[in-house]
Amino acid sequence: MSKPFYITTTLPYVNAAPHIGFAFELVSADIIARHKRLAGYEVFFNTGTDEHGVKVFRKAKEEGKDPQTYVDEYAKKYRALLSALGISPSVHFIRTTDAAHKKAAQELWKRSFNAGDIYKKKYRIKYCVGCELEKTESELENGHCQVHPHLDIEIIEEENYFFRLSAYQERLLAFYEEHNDFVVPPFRLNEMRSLIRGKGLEDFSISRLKAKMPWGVPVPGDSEQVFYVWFDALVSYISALGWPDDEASFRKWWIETGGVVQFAGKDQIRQQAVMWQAMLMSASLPPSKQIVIHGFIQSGGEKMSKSLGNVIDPFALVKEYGTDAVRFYLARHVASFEDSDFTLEKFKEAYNADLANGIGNLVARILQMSNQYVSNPIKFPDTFYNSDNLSGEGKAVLTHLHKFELNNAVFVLWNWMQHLDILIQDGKPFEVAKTNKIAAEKQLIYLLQQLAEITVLLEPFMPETSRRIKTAIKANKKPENLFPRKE
RNA sequence: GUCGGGGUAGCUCAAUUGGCUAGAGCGUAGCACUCAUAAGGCUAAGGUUGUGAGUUCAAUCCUCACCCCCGACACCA
Repeated sequence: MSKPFYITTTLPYVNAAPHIGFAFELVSADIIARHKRLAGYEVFFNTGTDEHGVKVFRKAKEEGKDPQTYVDEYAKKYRALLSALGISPSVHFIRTTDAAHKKAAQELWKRSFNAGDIYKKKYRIKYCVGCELEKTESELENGHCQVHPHLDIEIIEEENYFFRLSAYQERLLAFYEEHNDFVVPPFRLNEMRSLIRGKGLEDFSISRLKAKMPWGVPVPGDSEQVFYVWFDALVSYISALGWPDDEASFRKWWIETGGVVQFAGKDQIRQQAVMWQAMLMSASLPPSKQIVIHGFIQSGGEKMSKSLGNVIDPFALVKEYGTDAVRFYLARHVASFEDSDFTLEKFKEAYNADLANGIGNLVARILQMSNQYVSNPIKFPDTFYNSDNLSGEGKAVLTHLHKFELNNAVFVLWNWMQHLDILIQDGKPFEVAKTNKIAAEKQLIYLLQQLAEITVLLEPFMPETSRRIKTAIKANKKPENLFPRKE
């Protein structure tokens, strides 16, 4: 029986259309999901949408819609992104407005409450009358709202529920100590360590007054309050498995797997590696397995913003270049862990160099010749993935994938292809064929075998391209232009 | 400010414990070729490795000072 593996993205918040940063996270997770599947695991791959909270509530109001209608529309947009990016069709899509999820969130609340980790407390919030918004300390400048510096910040008292995060400092530190690779890359975990050791953890509020903001999961046993969106959204990683009702599913995907592998942006570390783990501890549930933190995508050295006009739309990119080209670029040219710059010029340059001139041309030249000089199609190594027969390059690809270094994994594949180009140049099968067909055929069979191995390993990154090359090799026929050159 | 990570070819990045002429891809220029998407190959140009000092037979790597960039410092969903 194959081993289970559970991987999830963060659920994007639906206050804006999908952007390239989330496309990167989705594609990265999908590559790992496909890789694991090919390596023989049974994979549960989860994504979805986070739909509660004040920002959604307000945005819906702005657009003159009721919140449910608004989030339904956005959920549809995010689902559309999945097919645009060629995400595994078997992906599970959870919405935090699903009835089962809300029930799960309430169940976790109850467990945490029973454990004595949830209590009610009056606290002061800073409120800007101009914005009609609650402000955090970091949003203020010299004690004033940056948008309305002439207005005084009002202090309002509100009674909310708090989660006893402070009680988990030592347990979290001990857990990090035992699991040094809990967060990838490791420096992100060190940030959390120094946060806990330095300033320490404070309890945080996990509910909001329903009268002010009704768009949330009702707090069990208190009709006045709803969940603060964080406390609800994080539970999605287990509600997606059917927790708490489906015990068999939870046991298989959360216990047997050793927990979930979570992909998340660098603004998510605290929530995912600290709060969420403490919540699990509080409910007496095992922790996540690993958190993989990626950087942000910038455009032209600046943060993407509508006003700068440098926003990269993943849908437009797919329309112009195709799904696999976008997947390739995200995997190869966006740094796996650091911030990266993304411009249309860079994308086009990489498309022409790596896809049109690279893999596209290589496949065309090999299959053109093999079609002429190789009498029978080679036996395609369908079960090659993860086998002992893999070449050194193949093993290197898998090693990089194991470390979530997607860009290095793809780099190895492209080096390998360049090596085949050199073999063709040196061996000149096209010339040898004029005088010695058998020798030429032998050379070409070797090239086809190498290409086949590359094709197998390419599948997690570019599934459609891999499939097309595989078909071409099996038919021993040159495929249609894989990546037409863009001028 | 405190803590952490960086500053290497036009661009993006490599350089096992300090050790041969600091590497690769892209981009640029030239050469020969033609199976291929005017693609591919070969060659070349391009670096006082942020600055100054120190340790050492030897420093991109270690030490100190300085300059610059980035991240964390909590409810940003």
